[in-house]
Amino acid sequence: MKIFNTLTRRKEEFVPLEPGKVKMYVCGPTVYNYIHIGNARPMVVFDTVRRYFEYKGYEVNYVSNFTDVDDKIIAKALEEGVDSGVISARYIEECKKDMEGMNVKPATVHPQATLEIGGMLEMIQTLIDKGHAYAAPDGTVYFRTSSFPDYGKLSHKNLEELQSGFREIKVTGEEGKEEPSDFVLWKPKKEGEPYWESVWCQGRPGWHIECSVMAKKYLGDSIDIHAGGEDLIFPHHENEIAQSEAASGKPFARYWMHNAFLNIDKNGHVQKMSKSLGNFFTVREISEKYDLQVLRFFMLSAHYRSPLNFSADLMEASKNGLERILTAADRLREAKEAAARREAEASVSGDGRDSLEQAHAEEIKALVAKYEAAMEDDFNTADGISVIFELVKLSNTTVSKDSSVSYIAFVEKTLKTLCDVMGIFTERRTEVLEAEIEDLIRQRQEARKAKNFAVADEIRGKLLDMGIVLEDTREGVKWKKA
RNA sequence: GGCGACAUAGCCAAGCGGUAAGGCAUGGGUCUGCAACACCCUGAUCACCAGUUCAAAUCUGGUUGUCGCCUCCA
Repeated sequence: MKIFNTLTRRKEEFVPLEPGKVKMYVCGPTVYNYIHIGNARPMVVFDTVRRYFEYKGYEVNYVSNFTDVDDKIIAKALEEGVDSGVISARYIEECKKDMEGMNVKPATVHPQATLEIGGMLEMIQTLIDKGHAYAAPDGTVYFRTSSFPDYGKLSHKNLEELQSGFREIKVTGEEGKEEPSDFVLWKPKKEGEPYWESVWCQGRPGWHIECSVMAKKYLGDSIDIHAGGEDLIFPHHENEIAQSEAASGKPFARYWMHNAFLNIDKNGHVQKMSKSLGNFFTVREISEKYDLQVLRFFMLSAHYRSPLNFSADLMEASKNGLERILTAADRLREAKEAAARREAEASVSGDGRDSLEQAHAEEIKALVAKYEAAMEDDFNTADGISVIFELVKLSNTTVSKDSSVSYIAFVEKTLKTLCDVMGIFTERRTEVLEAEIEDLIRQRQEARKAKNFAVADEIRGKLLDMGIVLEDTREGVKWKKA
């Protein structure tokens, strides 16, 4: 399996620290609002990475944090006149709902920064003891970047460049720094802010130290994969490396994975999604119009390291494409039931020995191999999805009412497995029809039987207005939501 | 200014030296009472220029354009 490693800027063969196990850490959101679809991309992408590892039989210890203390959370809390814990708890819950909708598996552990302060104080003290950090007179603790020769190895920057760049930036309130590139590990509270006691001052942790500590606590000093959005490469991940490696003396993460951004395509102009431009969508908003499976499917339609543009047209296209896969899965289920009945009546054991089915089964195995090859090549989900479509085509053309149960079951299981790695449900989320709708469908069937098509079509139109699409098949009327 | 990425059919998107996957959309058929589903058919020489090579979308150099990071940010 090959993974593109930001550290080396090349694809490398994945070798786990412990055979059969993967320890991965994914930087999670700061919970001051509903997550937007940009936040959702790493969740979906790395959840898929995790699913593929699990498919391959690895035991994955997947840790993803919630940053629950930060300026924006505090600002929001002040605005609403509540404790900042109320804000973070609320949006953690909402975030979990969105994740569930996108079929993102819960992490093995979802640590929260405010519950890990003790570990942070310890690591900061260790860094001070080793000469990698220092406390300024006002109680702020900074990391001494000059003490860590490897600083810049992830973002491929060197300290001189960074420092000359920083000199031009007006830094206020940070006079205690030895060097402009030094960063905060612990900072004093301001009036009205949440704080924790420490030997340096009453205050709170810097952002970077949180992830270093949570990764260490739940995964150990050295981990296999550390992932997040590409904007985190510098300074966040660079700083994590500095802190963790300076404190432990061991390599921190073996592979660094970063997903590209999700942009907004607005009237033909591609823009980075940002709050200031007012062009972001929350996952919650999208869920009002689409099943979040569609959003997930859309995100996996491009490689995770390529920028992806979001637009209404693209969502429609994704919806239609996903529908094709789900329809194929529906047909397989029905075909299998019909075949089972037929085989029971004729008491024949459809053992799939038919030579044509054998040949098709071989084709399917080849598709699975192709799918795996795509995923092994740095998780090429776009290619993986194209293989799923090839399987759908094969299914639609080779499965009929005369197929053997064993063949249909094989196709069905394969499709389900491949979709499962992508986090795509092949079964529609079942809903109970309202009695009124069922009644209309029944009336329409009677009208059709009586060849009263005008009435039948009228009822169909009425149902369409209600968001119900009908399909007449040999087995009867099927319906789905528009 | 420094570092980096990208440019493939109407749209999205694979491709990593051997002659362009897949999906959406469009048009034409088959099926169907009609429709939907499904199936068949329908489309690109890969931003531009110059090289390397028997052979390049794929390698090298240049041009143009778009974007990201360097500051909180997925």
